[in-house]
Amino acid sequence: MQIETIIQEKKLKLTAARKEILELFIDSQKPLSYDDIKESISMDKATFYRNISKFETESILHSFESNDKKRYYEITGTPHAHFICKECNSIECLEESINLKIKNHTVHDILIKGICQKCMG
Amino acid sequence: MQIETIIQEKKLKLTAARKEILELFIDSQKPLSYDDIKESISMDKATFYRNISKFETESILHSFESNDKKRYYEITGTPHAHFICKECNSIECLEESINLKIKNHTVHDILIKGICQKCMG
DNA sequence: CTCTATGCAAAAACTTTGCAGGGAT
DNA sequence: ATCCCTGCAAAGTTTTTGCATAGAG
Repeated sequence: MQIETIIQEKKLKLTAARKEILELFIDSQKPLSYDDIKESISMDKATFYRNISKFETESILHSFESNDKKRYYEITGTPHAHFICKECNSIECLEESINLKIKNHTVHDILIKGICQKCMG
Repeated sequence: MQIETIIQEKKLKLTAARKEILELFIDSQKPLSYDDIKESISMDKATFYRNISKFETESILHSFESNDKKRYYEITGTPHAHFICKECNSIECLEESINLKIKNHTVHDILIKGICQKCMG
């Protein structure tokens, strides 16, 4: 998915900050926290939060809180569940598609917390 | 489960604050946020956070973040999944036991986010 | 009596808002 | 030219920490 296309579809302006943020998410292919992003991109925190907020409203990104109590953002693509290790705080994207039918509720995301194979030894 | 027993097993001191917190969780039988607790109990926030933190370390409570971006705490009992509605922010404890086997990872909690039946209309 | 918990206040961490100037369309 | 976006600074929220006193075992 082209960044230009994403931005234009939502009728947003393509600024340098937005391009950098989206490029980072597309390249990294994994959930990133504010700190992760700050490491790669220098940008005012207000700009960061405002853009992330807009991206979430427009469903370009979505977020969840991990075990380290930090918020992680991810580009919205193929829906998938996340496994979060309570020992090493690692986040694993699970390939399995989400097809649970829960009491007629519509399921969007699944967050699974536990201990990963590595930490189980 | 008696509060006295819980506290003694973890070799903690049973103070008025701790008794109030645990009584509230046992009575309410659902996840509670800091604000929920503050409504029912008057207690310094430092005391609250220190006790909650200790309870989590001792696995008396566990927590997760809901859709309203508030942290919800729950007494550790029979493991169960939670359904969080992204529309009305309601939290539903699911009866289904957690027996997923995920890539040899040990699963503790599952958080399912979506739209509940009521909000789907 | 000893050691931990509490309350208050201050600080740290995280996120949002106001405003003036800059940039995209 | 217009309207949205950005950076800076300030304020708002949420959570943590230091310290002296109070309370549990």
